[in-house]
Amino acid sequence: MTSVNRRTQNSRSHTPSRSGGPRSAATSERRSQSERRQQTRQALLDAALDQLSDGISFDQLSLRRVARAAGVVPAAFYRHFDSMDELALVLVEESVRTLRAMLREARESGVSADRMISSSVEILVSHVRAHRRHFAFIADARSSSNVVLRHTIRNEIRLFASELATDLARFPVLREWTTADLQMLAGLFVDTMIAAIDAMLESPASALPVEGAEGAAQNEIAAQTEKRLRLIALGVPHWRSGTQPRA
Amino acid sequence: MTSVNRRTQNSRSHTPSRSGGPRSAATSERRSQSERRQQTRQALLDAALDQLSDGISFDQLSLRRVARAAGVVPAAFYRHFDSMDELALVLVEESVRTLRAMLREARESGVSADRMISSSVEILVSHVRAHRRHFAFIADARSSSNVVLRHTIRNEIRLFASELATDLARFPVLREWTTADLQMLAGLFVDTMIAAIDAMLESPASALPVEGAEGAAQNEIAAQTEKRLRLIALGVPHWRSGTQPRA
DNA sequence: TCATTTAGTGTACGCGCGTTCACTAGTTAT
DNA sequence: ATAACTAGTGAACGCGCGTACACTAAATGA
Repeated sequence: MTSVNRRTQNSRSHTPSRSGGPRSAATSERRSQSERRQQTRQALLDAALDQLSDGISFDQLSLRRVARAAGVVPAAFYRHFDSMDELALVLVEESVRTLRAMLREARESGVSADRMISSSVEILVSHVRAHRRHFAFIADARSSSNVVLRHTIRNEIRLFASELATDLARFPVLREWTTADLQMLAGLFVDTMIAAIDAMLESPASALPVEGAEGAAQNEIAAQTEKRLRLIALGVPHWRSGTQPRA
Repeated sequence: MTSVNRRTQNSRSHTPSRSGGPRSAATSERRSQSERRQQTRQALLDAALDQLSDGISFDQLSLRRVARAAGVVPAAFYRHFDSMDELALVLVEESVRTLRAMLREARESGVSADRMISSSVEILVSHVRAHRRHFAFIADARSSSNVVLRHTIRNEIRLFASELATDLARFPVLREWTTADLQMLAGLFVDTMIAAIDAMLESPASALPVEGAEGAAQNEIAAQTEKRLRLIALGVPHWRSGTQPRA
């Protein structure tokens, strides 16, 4: 738990170095400059993500807080990012990668029809547990007051829904659906899953994937979500697209 | 557009009084003390709501900003509220009242079955248009970093869903549904509508209910939402509750 | 070996914030 | 008429913030 910067050995023993200080990357002894640079950069990103999944919203997250948590002086931040906004964009990339990995896994777990829903929910839950910080960031960024960040993340979610729509198009029942209706269905699925993520993130986190009380709450959410998706799926075979809703 | 406080006539002509100043309550000439008190209080609440529906989140909304917009000095705020948090709770009450009024209207527009969905969406859209500030506040408060505010509003939404569930119980198709399943259905409806509200609020507002371009965007959202709800409703007759999803 | 580059330091600045306090002028009550 | 009350004022405070800048010491490269 020492600081990212070690200063010879322990010279000038004040401010943020020793004793229960901020968590950061490993304390190596002799590293190349670029290694140490990357190390600090990662410590900043990690510090931001940690705070984010600790209930601090991105809006509250100041440059100074991040620097402090990374064990670094505020000015040092600028060696790595122009601003918090730029750091946010890096976090977007990271988090979106996690999101895509989840979609890929769901796609490749190639089970069919009804079993697909429960397996998708399982994958969702396990990913949220394994990458809580990324999902917390995404959920938070969606309603951030930072315009660029908010729109970027919403666009990514829209893209995600689009990809899901083309996946759905492969199902026999959905073969003859219009593109617009497929987008509608995918959007409904995605929004339902986002609601599930929000609900899961509300329980005050758990550092380790325990089986305790909060795990039970998450299982409840998973069950509820599965029901919702299953109900939606039940309507699918009876859908008729036309502008006239009733035949 | 003068200030809420008039000071005799125009004595000491500096700070925030004249000339394009902040919008606030009417500028009466001679009012009783309690009238003037209420006037300022309302000006503070209005100022907060205006900022909120102008894209400023509650987290960004400072006591000083509200006071400034209400045409009042920061310290005067304390004559009416202990803190921004207390003001927020008043706004919750106001906004929840709007929400309940919407539910009541939907309930009393007593149409049946399929027509009900489109009429509900119409009511939703018209209410969001008519009370944009309240819905903007609710949407924002849902993800506020203020713990009390966030939980209060989420609880109100849960209550709203519960009321909807008991309303739904009256429909013949839903007569034999378990309470849990009704809650699930109501939750799905409510979350879908919340998604719709979020989407509607994203277009940068319109002071007057115009028929222009942004109205078109809102109609698109309404259409999409109606489709979603209709699809869900299609699944309802085929729902089977049991733990075993497949018969 | 020695000059250069560079990651991180420490100090300082101006700003908006919440909060406090003594005050003033217009009601209200006696 | 006068005393008590009260809504709003204006100045002051300490704090955390983003940013700037001169600095240092270690790594790099000629």
